[in-house]
This record gives sequence, C-alpha cells and structure tokens, in this order.
Amino acid sequence: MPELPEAEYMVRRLREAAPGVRITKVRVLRETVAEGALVKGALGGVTSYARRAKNVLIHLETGWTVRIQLGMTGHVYPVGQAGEWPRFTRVAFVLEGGGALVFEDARTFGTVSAVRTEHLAEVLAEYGPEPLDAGFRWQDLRAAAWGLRQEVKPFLMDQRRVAGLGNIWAAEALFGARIHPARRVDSLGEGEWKALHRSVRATLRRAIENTMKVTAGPEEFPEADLLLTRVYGRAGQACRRCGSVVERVVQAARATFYCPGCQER
DNA sequence: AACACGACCTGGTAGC
DNA sequence: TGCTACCAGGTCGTGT
Repeated sequence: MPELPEAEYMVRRLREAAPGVRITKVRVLRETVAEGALVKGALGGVTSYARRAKNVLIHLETGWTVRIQLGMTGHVYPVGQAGEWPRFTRVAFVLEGGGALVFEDARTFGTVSAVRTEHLAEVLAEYGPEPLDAGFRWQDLRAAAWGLRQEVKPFLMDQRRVAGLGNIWAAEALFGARIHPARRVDSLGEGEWKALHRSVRATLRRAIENTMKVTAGPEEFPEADLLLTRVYGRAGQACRRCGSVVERVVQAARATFYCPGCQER
C-alpha cells in the first residue's frame, strides 16, 4: 500500500524527527535483505533523506546510500528506544544516543539494500519521471505511453513510465480525470492526457497532505475511510460526484475501482 | 518489445 | 471457539 504519498510522508517525518543521526549498528531481524552484508555495513552519519518513486533513501556520509523498497506493507520511522522492536521489524538501524530507525514490514515484500551513492542513479535508472517534479508536463506523460497500447491503469502503475503510483492512487487519479481504467493509452486524446496529468498531480498532492494530517502514530497509516478515496474500496457505494454505484473489476490481476457514471469507456 | 499473468509472502478477517 | 479460505498488492519472472 505505500505508494508515493506514503513514502514521501515517511521521508518528511525522518527529516523532521531524525536529522543528523548516526547509525552505529544494523540489526537484520529477517533476511529479506538482498545485500545483507552491505546493509550491515551501512554505518555512520546520515547526511540526508530522500525519496525516489516508492523508495526511501538514506544517504550516509560514508558514500553509501541505504535504499528501502517499501513493498506492500513497509514502513520506515524513528523510534526513541532501541532494543524493543515493534512487532514486524525486519531491519533496525541503531542510532548513537539510543534511538533507532525501524523498518517494519508485515508481509516482507519490501527490501533493504546498500548502494554506493555514486551508483545510485544507475540503480534507479529504470524509474520513469517523478510526477510531482515541477518540470513534469502533460506532454511527458503522453510521451511515456508512446508506442504502447495497454490499458491506462496498468500503464499508470508501471514504474518505468511514471514513478510512484500504485493501485490506490492510480484508480483515484483516473476517477479525477474521468477516464475509464480500461481505456487503451493509444486511444486517449490531448484533452484526456492533460486532464490525467493534472489529476495525477492533484491526487498525489492531496494524498500527501491527507497523510500528514491524519497519520496519528509513526507506523499508523490512515484506515481506508480516512484515505478520502473517491472510488478505491468503495464498490457498491454511491459515487460522491454523480451518485452512480462504484464498481469493482479485476484488471491485470488487481482490483480496480471506478465510477461507471463519471468514467465512461 | 510489449503485454498479461502468476508467484512470492504473511497477517487479518470473513465465513463456517 | 477454532479452523480454513481468501484477500490485500508491489515487484519480478515467465510465457506468448
């Protein structure tokens, strides 16, 4: 479930709550980690936190960067007390002075790795543009679909095309743009690309704001009803915009929600 | 190359 | 109460 907005939230929280910390020890509680040996060596002062797509990046003064792929249920957050790990802790970065940065991941789809910072760009090279970058224009979104014929929702979720959208916010962005999720990308007109581009950005911005607002504790993310989704998870309920009944279909082996009234084929 | 789809994993929960 | 079956979905590998 963590998509761009949730990853962004985690990074902002780390910046705020754990600036200038120093990692003195790495505890790997579960070998979900591809490069365990490297991760264990990821020690030293943290210079900054960043996000790329759904990755949380921890830059170290040593020239290493810890890359956290959140997977489905991953959370990274600071805790005050090292040693008493939250239930699903998989990796813990013990900090000088007693605290820790915890990576919790119930379903263990997430991964933690350490990368030489100078090689980070290559490692992340497959990701498409960041949709919230100031330079990301509607033409870029359309260009990302050049030569493709697939359905627009799987397209939006393909990290190589545009980074950061997952199942929830892809559905929400399509609702905002009034585009049916099964429309083929090569059938979208200029006006639809503009609307989609606008909606992707607005949806993600709203999701970040909302997450900042309603997230109570470090590891607690909004329940479905607090996500303020307009179609996701609302099958059988009335569309808030037109009153039609929101539908759930399976697309690319994923649940897709849309309003048949607002999003015509 | 593009695309669809299943596997991976495990906790939560609906249903019996 | 306790058990089973199924669902969630990001990412990767496979087959067409």
